[in-house]
Amino acid sequence: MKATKAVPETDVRLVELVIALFDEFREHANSCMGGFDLSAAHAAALLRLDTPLSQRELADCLKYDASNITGIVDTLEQRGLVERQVDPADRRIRRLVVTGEGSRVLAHLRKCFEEASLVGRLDDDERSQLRVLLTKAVGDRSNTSWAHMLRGRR
Amino acid sequence: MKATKAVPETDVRLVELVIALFDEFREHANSCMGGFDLSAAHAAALLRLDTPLSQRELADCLKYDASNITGIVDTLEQRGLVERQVDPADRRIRRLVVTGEGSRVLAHLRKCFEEASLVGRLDDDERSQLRVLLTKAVGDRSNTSWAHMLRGRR
DNA sequence: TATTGTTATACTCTATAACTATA
DNA sequence: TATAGTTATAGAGTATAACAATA
Repeated sequence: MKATKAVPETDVRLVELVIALFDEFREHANSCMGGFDLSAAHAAALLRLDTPLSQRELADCLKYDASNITGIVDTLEQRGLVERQVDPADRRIRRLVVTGEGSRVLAHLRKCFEEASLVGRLDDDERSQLRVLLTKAVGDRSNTSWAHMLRGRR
Repeated sequence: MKATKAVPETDVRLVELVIALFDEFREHANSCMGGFDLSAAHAAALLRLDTPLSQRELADCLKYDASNITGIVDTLEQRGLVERQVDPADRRIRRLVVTGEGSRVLAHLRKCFEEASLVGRLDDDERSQLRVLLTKAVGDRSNTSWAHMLRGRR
């Protein structure tokens, strides 16, 4: 029975381990995106466009100012990965839809991401334990995605 | 005994959990640095100067081009947190030493970092298990530090 | 009037290249 | 000649503000 538990001080080593794992994955992700000649912003946008969004919605969920979306979508459109479709019900809105080519790139990109050897050093049991512990540690922070990781944010 | 283990595919959920934890800590770190009016680069430099370094050495271990160090150190020096001392043995070299005020800020900054509630949701046993699992998952990636986290890198 | 998207602009972060002062 | 540091500059990435089209 430990006595000093009033303020649960952070285990510094745990933080460092999480940073190390994250960093390993970030390097892997950078290498994936580089392979498709996509910047982090472009990859993040593409990953979010699995379901079509207006530019405004995309800006909101990537936490970009709306003014940045124009250029990002310009590039994706020039490369034939995404199409702007004017919403017939409200002609201010451009609905962004991934093209056939965009879908192919997206699938490859996702696959590359998933090949991270991030936890390849653990066996099935250990990974299962780890998932339980991390889920508890993370608490109610559920709004996470890979696109989320691709930005320095703030 | 599972059969499909040839290529240990990444557990996507595990990656997302690591991202979520990292992101929580990054937000906390940003808030700490903001409290001291330090940018990520300034905070990272200060954290590295626990032991004195030349500007070149600081650039190397922060993985900055040397040209960036000048401005960063300028600011830290103007704020009285760091001093440039000409190395008497080689007058090209500026040895960077943290001032008394710099030490105080550094201590507060570290303390703020350590107050992350990152794993406050786990009890001692769970944290111990988590540390074992993460250590194994991380493998030989040992060169991690908080300064490391403060950069988008690449 | 309010909202979507665009443009122009500015600021931060980081790298490259040319320079200086030492060695 | 080579190295430590500085300066000037350029390129990303992102934000703010003003604007046009539409609601």
